[in-house]
Amino acid sequence: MNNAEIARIMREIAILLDMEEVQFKPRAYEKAAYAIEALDQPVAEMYRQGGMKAIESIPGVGKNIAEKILTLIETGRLPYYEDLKQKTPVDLANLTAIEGLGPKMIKALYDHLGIKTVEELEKAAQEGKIRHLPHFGEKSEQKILKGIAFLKKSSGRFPLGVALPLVLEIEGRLQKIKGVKQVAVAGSIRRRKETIGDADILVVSSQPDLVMDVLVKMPEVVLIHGKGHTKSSVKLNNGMDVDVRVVEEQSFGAALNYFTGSKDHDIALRRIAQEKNLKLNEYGVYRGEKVLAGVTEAEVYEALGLPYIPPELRENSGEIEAAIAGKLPDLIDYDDLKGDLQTQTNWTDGSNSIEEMAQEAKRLGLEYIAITDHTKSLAMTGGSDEKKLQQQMAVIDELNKKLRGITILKGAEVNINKDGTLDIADDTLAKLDVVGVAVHSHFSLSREDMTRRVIRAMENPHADILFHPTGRLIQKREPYDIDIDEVIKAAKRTGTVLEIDGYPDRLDLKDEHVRKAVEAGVKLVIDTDAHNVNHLSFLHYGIATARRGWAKKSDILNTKSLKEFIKSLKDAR
DNA sequence: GCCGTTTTCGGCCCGACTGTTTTCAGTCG
Repeated sequence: MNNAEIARIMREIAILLDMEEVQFKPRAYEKAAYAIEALDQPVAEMYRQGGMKAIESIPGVGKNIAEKILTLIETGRLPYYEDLKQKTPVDLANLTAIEGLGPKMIKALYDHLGIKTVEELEKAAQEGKIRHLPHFGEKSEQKILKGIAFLKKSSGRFPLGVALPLVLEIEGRLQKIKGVKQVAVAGSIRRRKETIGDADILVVSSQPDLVMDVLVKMPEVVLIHGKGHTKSSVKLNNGMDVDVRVVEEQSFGAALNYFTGSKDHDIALRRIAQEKNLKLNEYGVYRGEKVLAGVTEAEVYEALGLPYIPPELRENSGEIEAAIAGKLPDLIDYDDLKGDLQTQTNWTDGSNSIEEMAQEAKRLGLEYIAITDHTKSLAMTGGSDEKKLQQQMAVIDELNKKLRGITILKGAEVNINKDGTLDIADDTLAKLDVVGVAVHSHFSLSREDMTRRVIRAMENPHADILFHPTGRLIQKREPYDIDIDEVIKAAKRTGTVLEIDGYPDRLDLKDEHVRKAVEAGVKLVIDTDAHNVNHLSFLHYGIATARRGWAKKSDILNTKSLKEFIKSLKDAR
């Protein structure tokens, strides 16, 4: 059993204990779940190497939880969990995904109405049965229906942050199979779309049947849609479909192009081929019977008289016209970043120390990292006040004297108050290297009020960067209502930098907004919003989003050296 | 159930918001 599954069960136990009004234990299980997720190696492996001691060394895991984890590793089951589950046998994963529904309400819905699933909940809400329960009313009924509608809209798609690591893992397994020469991930994952419908993987192999055998026997496979010599399709235990196609080497480039899409991009390419009296399909580019290209994507584009178009641009949203005109942007590369400007540490809600974050950033090849812990009005995180920020600055000064090859910048993720003022005094902000400002409360202001509020914050002379400008959480929370065009204008006017938050749940600004900002000449940074050392690799998702938004290296300030970066911030002196 | 430069027992992040209430319970971050 892997870490993600163990963490999921720990979380469910927390919810089930919450339902029983058990005190404190739920928080303990939650904490353990979080810690297990943050591990960089499987718990089973830790146990193999260091026994029970190793499991108990995980922060938040003591003797009791360690024993439960061991039971899960060894048997794949946990009687304690199953007993709890029996008391309230409901579809927790999906019910808790509904915004505003927590353990107590789910329990009440089950106790009074026997509701176990989202479908039963929707039916009861539509029939007006829920409003009569104690502590429920018409508004909560409406809120539940709205939450279900949102859930339905997003179901069947997977965030890139879930799909990409999983598919890369599968890609790695396929590469190791005997006879396999090439493997490539195609489809919307290759285009780095923020959500993914299903995964497409292409393989060149001298033994196609062996590839298919390995695929359908993977432990994650719960359903085999079909298995053939060149194409197989399976469903994984997380609900995601994976299609694998074995293609001929001479067609690999054409197939990669065809299956990478987007469909609209492919159609536009075939139209260009037609105009040139050529034929383009998944096997190659043809003039009559003669094959002109097919081995690589580059030669396919070349045969059509086009420069190579990066996958992230292939949405038929102007990239083909730009390619014809020789005006494709020279996109930022995946190794162009020199710094990360939004990271949290164990001074607030992060789990690693400043030094650990800095060391990991250095290991990843960065030259600088800003520490931007939350500020005081975000009470749940133990947000910093002016005094705590001063203390942190002193600690960072000391670390900078000690560390080589990485510079730590003093920063903060400063809360924007309801009226657009900031919750940290200006004289303290002036001492920080990097001030990020962000909305964390009052999400439901009107469009007008929210826009005015954020712009007012951007007008603060110390506010360098607007963090996650729209506040959305992919498939979890809609962005707050804000006029992004006005925000972009204000960014231009005030010299405030807009962030591309690369945390996979956020990707905020999103690709379309990045493109607007780039067109307006507004400068951007790409950050991870890391809350532990593992999150620092999320820069990849931010860069992908930047590329999808047509951003060049010159549009992104943290491609600059430290000195140049600091000079480009608006309060640089 | 976890944890200890206040404690091996007795604490456990806490304020805002919402919708239900008439003083509070549940959820969220």
